[in-house]
Amino acid sequence: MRVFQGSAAVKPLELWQEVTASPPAIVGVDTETPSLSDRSLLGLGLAFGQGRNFYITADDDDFPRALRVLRDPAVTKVFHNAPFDVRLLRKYQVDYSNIQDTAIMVRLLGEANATLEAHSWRVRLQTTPATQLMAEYKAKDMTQIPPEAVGAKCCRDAEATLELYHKLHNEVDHALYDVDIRVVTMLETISQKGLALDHPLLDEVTVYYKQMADYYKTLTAGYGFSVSSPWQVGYTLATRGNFLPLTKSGKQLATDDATLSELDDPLAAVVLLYRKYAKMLNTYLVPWADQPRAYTTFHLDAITGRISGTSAGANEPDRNMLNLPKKSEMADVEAGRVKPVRHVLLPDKGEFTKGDASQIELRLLSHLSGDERMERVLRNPDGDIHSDTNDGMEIHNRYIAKVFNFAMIYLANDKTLARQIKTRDYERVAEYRRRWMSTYPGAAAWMERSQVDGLRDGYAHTLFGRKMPIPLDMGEAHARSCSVNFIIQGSAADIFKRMLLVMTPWLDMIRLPVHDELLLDGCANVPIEELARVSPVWTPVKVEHQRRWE
DNA sequence: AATCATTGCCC
DNA sequence: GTACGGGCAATGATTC
Repeated sequence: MRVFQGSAAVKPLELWQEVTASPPAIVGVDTETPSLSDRSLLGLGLAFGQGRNFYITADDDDFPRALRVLRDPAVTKVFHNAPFDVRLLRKYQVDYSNIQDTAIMVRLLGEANATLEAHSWRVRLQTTPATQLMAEYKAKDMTQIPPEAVGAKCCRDAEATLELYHKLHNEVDHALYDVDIRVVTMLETISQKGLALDHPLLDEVTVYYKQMADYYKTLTAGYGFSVSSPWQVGYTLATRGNFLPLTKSGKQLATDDATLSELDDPLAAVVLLYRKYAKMLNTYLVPWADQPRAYTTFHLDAITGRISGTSAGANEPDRNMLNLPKKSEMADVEAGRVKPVRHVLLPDKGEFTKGDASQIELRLLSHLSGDERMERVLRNPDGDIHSDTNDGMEIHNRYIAKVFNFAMIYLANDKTLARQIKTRDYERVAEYRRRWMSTYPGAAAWMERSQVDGLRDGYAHTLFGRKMPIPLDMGEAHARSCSVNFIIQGSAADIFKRMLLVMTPWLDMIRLPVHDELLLDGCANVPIEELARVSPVWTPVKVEHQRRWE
């Protein structure tokens, strides 16, 4: 079926024949899917100008003809949130080298809400969110809405996207926008590659985790509660005489790791062990069991400009691999009874090359603040920042110094610091904080200025000028943290994405970008000099070759 | 069936 | 008495 939502002056059939015969230079694109979880393609909306648009369902005989427009690298395809559409169009093998993304443009203007509906006013068009359409038709998903209505919405969205592109094209900072759009294209290529799975090892690890999870679950069976329910865990443990504090919201009893570890009750320990195994089992091991490779879909919509990883809907196997467990603190791994989960990822070429922008966030804090002591230590290739902090604070505990260094980037409060350094002596925490600030007075002053600026302006800016809205509606303390952290995290993301672009010649080898770390398949000769030049801050990249991802 | 709440993994 | 930043996802409980 084809739907047309144009002006009286444009004849749908003529438009269709015109654009499929000779594709235009630029097209606004929108896709429709049954739901966010079922991301199969219902139909495609294309817009070529005001009132010039059509929608075609994926089951139409002429659909392949419409696809030609998307497959043509000479046609600029404008999406609103390209990573989403490009991912679901993957199986139709569309071109994604020549794309634009109006959602990225809008975010670069400093907008927290980058939905199309929130910005279509800019081009004097009214778009309706899918949720609203579904409510109007009392539909539980898009398949229950008449295709004519879906098509009309899709046409409007595609047209709004195209018009938004024309409107914002000259408003955005292209130094920032061009990086993001090129990164989006790279990320789709990286996502398509995925990583090989070592199935014999995966099976081995899975069997072990299953055994352990089952074992700990049976240990709880006699107590009449479900281990995987925090509510029931809290109730059961409290009934057995344990004191449990309330959760943050105050609606339940807290049963998190920190809380349960404090208890003497053996049942609490069993609950924690069960959770450890069950989580990995359900999130990665079981879903990977019948997959040849492991994939991650990437997004570029984080407020600070960082890359994030996600699944790709219920009908695709993709998992977020950016949070794959790293610490092999589990006793079984330590004792050699089982391999860490990361080890089931196999390099195609026998080894991985890993590049790590070491201590990029502290380097940024030092550079942005101009703190002399911190800069001096970090510029020294043999310098050890945490030891220096330890010396400056005179605490004789490098671990505590390290905790403080990272806590400062996040603007942690005394309570959090106290918990992390395992003390209840708040006066000591406050004293340490004073010592940190007098060790690095430049950094302390910059952090204070950043908070004042953030609270006053409602925005923070990265080193490269990316504008990030500060959430002012979640309390002053949160806004203050964001005012400091966004600058550091966002600047690190700016640098990392530019490094990723430098790595374009190695694109075929890139497997996973993980915030400040890049995993490559095979032995790569990483251009560390060129990578370093990307950043105005000295940001050395440490390169390692590994048989498995460590 | 959707949304909230909790928990836990990453940088 | 005390909000630590950014992400994503699985689970169960609650609400519609």
